[in-house]
Amino acid sequence: MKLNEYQRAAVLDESDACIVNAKVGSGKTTVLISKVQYLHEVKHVPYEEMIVLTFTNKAAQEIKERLLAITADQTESGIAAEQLKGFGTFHSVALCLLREKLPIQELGYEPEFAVITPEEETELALELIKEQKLKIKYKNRLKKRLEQEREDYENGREEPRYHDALFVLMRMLGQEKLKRNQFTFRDLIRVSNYLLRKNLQLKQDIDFHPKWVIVDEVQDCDAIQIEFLTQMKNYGAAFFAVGDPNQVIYSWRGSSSRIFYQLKERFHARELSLPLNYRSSNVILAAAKCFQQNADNLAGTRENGELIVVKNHYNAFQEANELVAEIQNLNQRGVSYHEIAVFYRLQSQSEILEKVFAAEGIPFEVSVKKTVQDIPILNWFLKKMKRDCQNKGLFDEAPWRGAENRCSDTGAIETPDMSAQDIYDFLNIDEHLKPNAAGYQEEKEQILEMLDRMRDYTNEQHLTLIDGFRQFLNSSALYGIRILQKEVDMTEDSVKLMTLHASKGLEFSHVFIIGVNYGLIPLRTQEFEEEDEERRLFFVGMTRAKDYLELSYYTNPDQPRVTEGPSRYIQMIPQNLIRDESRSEPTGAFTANGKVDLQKMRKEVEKSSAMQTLAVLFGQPGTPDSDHTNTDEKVQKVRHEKYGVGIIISEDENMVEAEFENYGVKQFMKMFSELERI
DNA sequence: GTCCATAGGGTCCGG
DNA sequence: CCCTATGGAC
Repeated sequence: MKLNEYQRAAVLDESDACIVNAKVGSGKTTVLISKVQYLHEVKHVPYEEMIVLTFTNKAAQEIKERLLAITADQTESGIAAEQLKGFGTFHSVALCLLREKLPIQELGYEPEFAVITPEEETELALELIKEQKLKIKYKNRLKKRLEQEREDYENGREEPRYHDALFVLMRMLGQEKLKRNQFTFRDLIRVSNYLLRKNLQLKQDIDFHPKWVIVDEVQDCDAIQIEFLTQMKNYGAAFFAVGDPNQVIYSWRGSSSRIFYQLKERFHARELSLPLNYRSSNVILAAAKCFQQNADNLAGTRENGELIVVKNHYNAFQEANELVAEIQNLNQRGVSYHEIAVFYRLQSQSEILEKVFAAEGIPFEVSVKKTVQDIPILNWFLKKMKRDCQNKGLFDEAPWRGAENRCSDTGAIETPDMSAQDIYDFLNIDEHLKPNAAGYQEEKEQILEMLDRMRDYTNEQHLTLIDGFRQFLNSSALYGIRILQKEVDMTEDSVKLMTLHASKGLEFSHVFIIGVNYGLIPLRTQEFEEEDEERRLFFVGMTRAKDYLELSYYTNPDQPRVTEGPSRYIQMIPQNLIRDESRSEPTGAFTANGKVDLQKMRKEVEKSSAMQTLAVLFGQPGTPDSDHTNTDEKVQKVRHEKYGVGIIISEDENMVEAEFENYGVKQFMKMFSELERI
């Protein structure tokens, strides 16, 4: 694997704590995996002593797969799944700790606890309210209110926000979960933190000695996840994290845009940077930079590329039709459908696109996360199984029972040869499904598929059927049960439709961002401070594009609260990076209220100072200075804000290379470097 | 049952 | 901002 100098520095870094500011598209996953590999092969750190944390199962899976693929080439025997137990989401690693390392019995939990979904917790709360006759208002919004109450409690808020029995409910819910031996997602980490801290204080030895803790997307950590990392450090682990403060788009979920820097302070971490973007054309990068919070040293590695196209459409329907035409055109010119994506701000915006694309025969996939809980029959089935499996003797009368034998020496279970259908029949599922009902066949198949997976899991874990099923059900909430999860399949040749949020982490050669109207992008929100996040969100969306980016807005939006005409985000992009194809009279209807004066807008942007300065400095096309490059014989000097005065070593139409006294040779992109010629 | 004041939500959605 | 569900007052 070839690494650039910055990536190499991060991999080879020896600090006790290191946080890598990985700019968008700079190969952060590559660095993370190389780090793991380097630690293992050069520093001889066993995989078992590494904790590698991600936010999604998908990311964890990708890291493990890439690691397995790399090591499979080498002569040494491959990595066993057993060795990668510390590789996973925060929640799955915490689960593992609680099951195997931490003394949860001290708190009153049993080792065979279950993980419950937020929905299950809400149900439990409702039961409690009924039982205890608690006076709770707004029960249909219980989930959010409980979250609030907890947050307030953890932050030590004095004045209660709510005046009903919510606080009492919160306490009782905690006790009830303990009694029932159940953990929510949050509990997994919270309880882990508590026990880790307590054990260290009491100097009780538990078999947990991590050498390294390595974190992906570290900017998305919330308070308890930071605490979890702190505990890892307290147990002697060195800290290595990659993340990008400019890609914080989930702060409503508890992270903050300052987390990256807070963490750096807290761990006295060395900050390294990966400035080189390998994904997007220079034009796209330069435009995206306008939306960065700290527009520092992000640099491109590619050609300038096509200008960003700005278009307007009458409304969402007309827009969908024009997108169809454009996509068909692209496809005929050889662009595969899977290289094309359409991003929007709200889920609801996909509906029209879906209808029109389907009618016009454009293959597409919408990114909607579906888990078993969204499929009513499976939701029912899992609940039933959770109830049934509480009875340990459930399968005692099963016809295959005699075949289940434990091998005396290995402890492994001899798996009896029964099919999902056998289990289905034994559990008498048909009795509940009503074989005459319309959807019977489909429902039966879904259940059989689920049973198949449960049986496979049982076999893999070498457990008896009842134990395997119980374990599967106990942690099924954590893994979303992937095969049934309808995620976007990147290999399928179809256009991808998704929200800007869902686009994070992906890339496409052609990206269309639609509905760039004020009220939508940025979304109109109550607090102004949230607008920073909207800018980062737009930044994330733009930087998914490799070659072609198109922004469009409605002149006559049909959504409420959306205002006509382009969002000021479009005006924030320097005009010389844009090919404006807006029409003063979008087809489809009269434009009586399309009052946008594009001429005026353009003039105003041209007058804006920032771009003028840059253009003069480095000869943008169309400015008087444009022919100056490479013609002067004498030594050229530049001044840089951070590096001071340097000498130009080489330069071409895009890049300047200069040497600075204390910093060595640095490369800059003319389009957006802050260099000043002197 | 009906009226009215008002708290809270809307958007994004990992595990 | 603007809308709705809620629950207390009649």
